[in-house]
Amino acid sequence: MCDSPDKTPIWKAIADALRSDLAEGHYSPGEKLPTESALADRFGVNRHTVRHGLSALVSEGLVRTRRGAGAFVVSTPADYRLGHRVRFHENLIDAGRHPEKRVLSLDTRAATQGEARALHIQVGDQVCAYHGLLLADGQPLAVVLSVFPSMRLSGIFEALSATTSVTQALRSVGIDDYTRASTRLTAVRSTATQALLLQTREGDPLLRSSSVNQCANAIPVEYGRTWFVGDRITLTLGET
Amino acid sequence: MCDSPDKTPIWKAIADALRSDLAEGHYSPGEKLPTESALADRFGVNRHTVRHGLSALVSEGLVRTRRGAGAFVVSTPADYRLGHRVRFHENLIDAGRHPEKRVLSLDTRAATQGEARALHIQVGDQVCAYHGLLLADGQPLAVVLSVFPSMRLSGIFEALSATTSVTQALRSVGIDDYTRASTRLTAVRSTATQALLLQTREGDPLLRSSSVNQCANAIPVEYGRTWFVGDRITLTLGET
DNA sequence: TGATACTATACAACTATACATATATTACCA
DNA sequence: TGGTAATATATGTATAGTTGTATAGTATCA
Repeated sequence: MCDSPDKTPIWKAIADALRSDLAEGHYSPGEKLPTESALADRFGVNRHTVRHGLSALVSEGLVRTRRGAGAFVVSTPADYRLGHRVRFHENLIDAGRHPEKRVLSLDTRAATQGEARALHIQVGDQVCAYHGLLLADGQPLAVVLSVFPSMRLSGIFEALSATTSVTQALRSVGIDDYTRASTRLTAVRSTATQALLLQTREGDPLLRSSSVNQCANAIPVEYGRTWFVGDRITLTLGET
Repeated sequence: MCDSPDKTPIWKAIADALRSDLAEGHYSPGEKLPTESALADRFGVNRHTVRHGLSALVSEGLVRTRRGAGAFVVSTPADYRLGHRVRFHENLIDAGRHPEKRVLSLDTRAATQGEARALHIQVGDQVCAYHGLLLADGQPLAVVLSVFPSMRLSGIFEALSATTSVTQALRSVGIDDYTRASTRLTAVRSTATQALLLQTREGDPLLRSSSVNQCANAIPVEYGRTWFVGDRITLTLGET
């Protein structure tokens, strides 16, 4: 019946190869890509096929072409530092990007089993759940689901209503500093809803992070799950 | 009518005719065959019948077709010696072929777990990663991913930028000789990107080699992974 | 009746080539 | 030094040719 198992067209393979080059940080924003002819040579195909692949990247907003000049990188994956202290705004500003947070929903509800275990509270205890979208330079970067133990942090709901900054919200309920207690990473395929929010295709790979932040005396104050778009992020561990 | 029991189908007769043309040396390796339409005219049959005949030659490995370009005579498989000393250029020149290397990317990054284990360094130590394409007589033969321990070989990045020869690069950082410490071989299916670079079909079998080269005092200096196109290479072991 | 071999037609995907047009670089001159 | 023209480079567009694939039809034979 359906004999061929999704054979990838050449132009798509080229787009993928270039996209992963961008994702691996081979090019920085504003940098010029090799010329179409050079890429055609490198991949052993016709220039038109390269153009087809490039046009895909252009329509994704990753690359911009200027007639007579070349193709230039618009945005590269954000370099996101994971370590003892993880701060979204700081991280992106350090990477020379413009961070932005958008609130999707904010409500108070009972903790699920996983949330309770992560936050060291009882199942059914009240938590404040923040659902949001992270953007870098206007482009969706990740969806976040962050839950805070309401009992421990009285006034957190109002604090989160007033600011999108986790750091500020926690400070206004008396948590002056917090550190990353644990981070777990896996790769998953995006659901339809996530794909819509992140402006990717359904099934595209996402990097899922589950983390717990704790305050000075090692008490959990936030349990966050973040789904990063694989192409738009490079997580870096350790170093400095 | 005169139905002889072993009446050969037209497509097979065409395949035979073309095969004997090849055997008699009417075409040299790499040369382009007449177009399917031209052959159809010449044999006075439908283009599909010619295609049927050609596909037989393709599956025999005598001919390779490229969409939009034509059908080309393939060159005989390169004989690649694996032993104590493995040198790409030497090997192919000895086999009477014209070797060529093309750099796809060259960068410095942190070592992965597998790389660290192979090179006897720590995960996260800096390595110099070389990604390239090996060709024989202009035909893609293999893709290579070679990593070098930067700490042990200071200046290796610059050396690799200057030359495509591993031997020369290593010599210019003080490694006068190196030998093969280990080689592991498996067969895998090509990814879309590999298929593109190697000009094969996606899913075609590749011969994957993982090897470690070490310098005189048994210290690893290179960890290489090579994906050879199965039907363009014959690996031979042992015999000096 | 059904299977096989070949024909006929149409379209998609990629190649090859040529040329137009915009940009960058270089040479030259005042 | 600064401006201008010439040249080379790079993308945009157009046209034609070739292989890949799908569908439908016809003749022949068991």
